[in-house]
Amino acid sequence: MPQMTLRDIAYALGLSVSTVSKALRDSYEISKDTKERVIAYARTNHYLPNRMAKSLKEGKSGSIGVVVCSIDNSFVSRMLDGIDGVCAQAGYDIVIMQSKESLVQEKSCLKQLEARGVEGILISPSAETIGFEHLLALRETGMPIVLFDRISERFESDQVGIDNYHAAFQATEHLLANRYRRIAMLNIGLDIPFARLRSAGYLDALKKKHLTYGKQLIRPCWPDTGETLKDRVRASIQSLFELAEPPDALFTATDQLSTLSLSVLHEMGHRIPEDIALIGFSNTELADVLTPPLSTIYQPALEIGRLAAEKLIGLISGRGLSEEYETVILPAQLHIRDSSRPGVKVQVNG
Amino acid sequence: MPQMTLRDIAYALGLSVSTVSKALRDSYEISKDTKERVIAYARTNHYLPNRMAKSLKEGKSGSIGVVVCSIDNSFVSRMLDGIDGVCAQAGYDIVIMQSKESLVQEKSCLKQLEARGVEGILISPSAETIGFEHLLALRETGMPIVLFDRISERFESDQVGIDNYHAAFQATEHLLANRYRRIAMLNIGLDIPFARLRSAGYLDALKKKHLTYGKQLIRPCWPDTGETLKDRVRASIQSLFELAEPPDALFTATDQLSTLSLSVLHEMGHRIPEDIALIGFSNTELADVLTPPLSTIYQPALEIGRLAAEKLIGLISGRGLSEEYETVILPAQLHIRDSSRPGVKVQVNG
DNA sequence: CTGTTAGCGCTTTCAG
DNA sequence: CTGAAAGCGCTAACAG
Repeated sequence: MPQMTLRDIAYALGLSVSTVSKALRDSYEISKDTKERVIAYARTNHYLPNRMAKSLKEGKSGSIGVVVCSIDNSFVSRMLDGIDGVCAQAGYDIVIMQSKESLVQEKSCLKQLEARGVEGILISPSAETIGFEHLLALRETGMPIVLFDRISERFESDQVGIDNYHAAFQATEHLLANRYRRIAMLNIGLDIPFARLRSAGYLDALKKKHLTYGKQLIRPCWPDTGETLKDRVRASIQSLFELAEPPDALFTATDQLSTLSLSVLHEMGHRIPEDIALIGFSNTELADVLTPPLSTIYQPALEIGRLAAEKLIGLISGRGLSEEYETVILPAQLHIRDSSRPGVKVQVNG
Repeated sequence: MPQMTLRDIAYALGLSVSTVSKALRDSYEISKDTKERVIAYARTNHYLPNRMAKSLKEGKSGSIGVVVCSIDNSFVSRMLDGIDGVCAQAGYDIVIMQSKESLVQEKSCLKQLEARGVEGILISPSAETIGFEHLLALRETGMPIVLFDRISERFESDQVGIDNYHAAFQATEHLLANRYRRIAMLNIGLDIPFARLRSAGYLDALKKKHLTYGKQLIRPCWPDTGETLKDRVRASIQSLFELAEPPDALFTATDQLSTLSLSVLHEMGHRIPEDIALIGFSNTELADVLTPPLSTIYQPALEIGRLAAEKLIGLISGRGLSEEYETVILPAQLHIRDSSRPGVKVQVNG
């Protein structure tokens, strides 16, 4: 039997379809006796309700759409784990789609998810996503949306993420405290809301120390077509070392940039932190066993995923209809390790 | 407008629902003129066909179920990326579920996916999955299934994975060639088909060199309740070092065991490879920048995902009805780095 | 307590 | 070429 239906049960038991339906849903209007018969039959014959039919009927699919830049990313997959945990618990399953950092792709994902009838959407916008009109439009249709990870002040919405500005500020201050003075930054596209905040935190920390090179040492790393991100990172670092005054420290703004920079610096034969110190956003559990142990800004990925999913499920179930959008800011943690330990160049006074 | 339907279009254009439906599907029985009107209207009003309805009607959901042990695993997420690429291309979306290495959980995932109406299933079985009756039963109902990554000779099915026996044999031989003689192995549960093969490869390599300690140096790492995998790894390594003749090399049978072992050995203050050499299955791109650079057996994760997805889509579309199940074995690559470089203990002849 | 009926949005005969 | 009608499997309002 390919797929048993209510009709099959009804026929076998000499009942009507609706009676069977109600019995299975434990309706008060069905006799205990009938319920038992129906349930017993359903069990022994491994009846499985057809969710497509149920979905169509009820107008809800029992699934949630998740859009991320890429699934093949340790930070992202950790957040997905958090999301999945909460959703599975609540009986939703998740449909994951990848934007691959493309806005066009992101829109296409959203369209598909909408068509598929997901009841809500969790999204970490692509790097190309500057405006949020498409999300606004989607929300207009009644689709609950929660932004996670890559949050933005420019989009009024429920959001869960970290304080990017503050985290970057702290990391830069840490480098400064360890006597580094020419701190370069590798960032992804500068227009991206969260990347912007990370730059701003970095710049403000420099300003506070009266360092005046401003944006000169920031390198946006956005691969051209036919180029890998690693190529871009290599070129950026190369260009920094070719400066008249090369940097003595490097601050990397994303998980991928951090580990790629480490690889590239190794390739190029630079010693860390002697030649250049390094600190970056990163969630790898391997930070401790890297060469050298990598100082990182750790983001609570699992927690971000969990909270975002909980918020969304709240919205779907109609709670949190408070009209008020809520932005949850989780703290990021500075994990200081060897790659940013105090430089040996002693500051000569006078 | 929450969701526009064919009826809305029909009403707006003074046509019937079926005409609109046919027009949109470019049926030959509809005039060019009508088609154009309908299509134009649909476009400008952003009509999206309701996939739940379509699914119900056609009995197919346009989605594929994927069951993995955990999504938060760099090796797994890479395979998922491969799967997603192929599926997205073919117009399927994927519903990912996690077994968390539990058979009960795995069965539950399968049930849910079946109920959801996925058209096929890609599964990397849990560590507890010794028998395959549940998969057999599911396939009996007509569900196409492809096993990937954790393949098994005990289950006649389409499968995509690597030659576990040979990879383990090679890795062990490599250690032997570098003069290591007491090689320990960390594995996960010993009953798991692929883990078994890895043990077998290891044992046969030892046997070939007439090393007689056999299984004594194998440690299955399976966390007890309330214990993390890392705790288990720590305890296992501890026990190895407490032996009268402790090992001079360690071979780890999975991605996680490899990186955890590295961490634990660091924690315990052992030098690698001076105190103990290390080689393991691992797909981390960070292998080169670890301390020391880690020798690994690299599995073509993306490719495994891709091929498995292609195979499944082939099955779904009715191709490959050859009755013959096909097992695709991809080569794993030995990436030799410092963690297994030749030991200093010179073998004295005579 | 149980059954009949209508309909979710779409596709697909089968008549016009 | 177009439309009416049936039905996918399920739920729910409404009769009996």
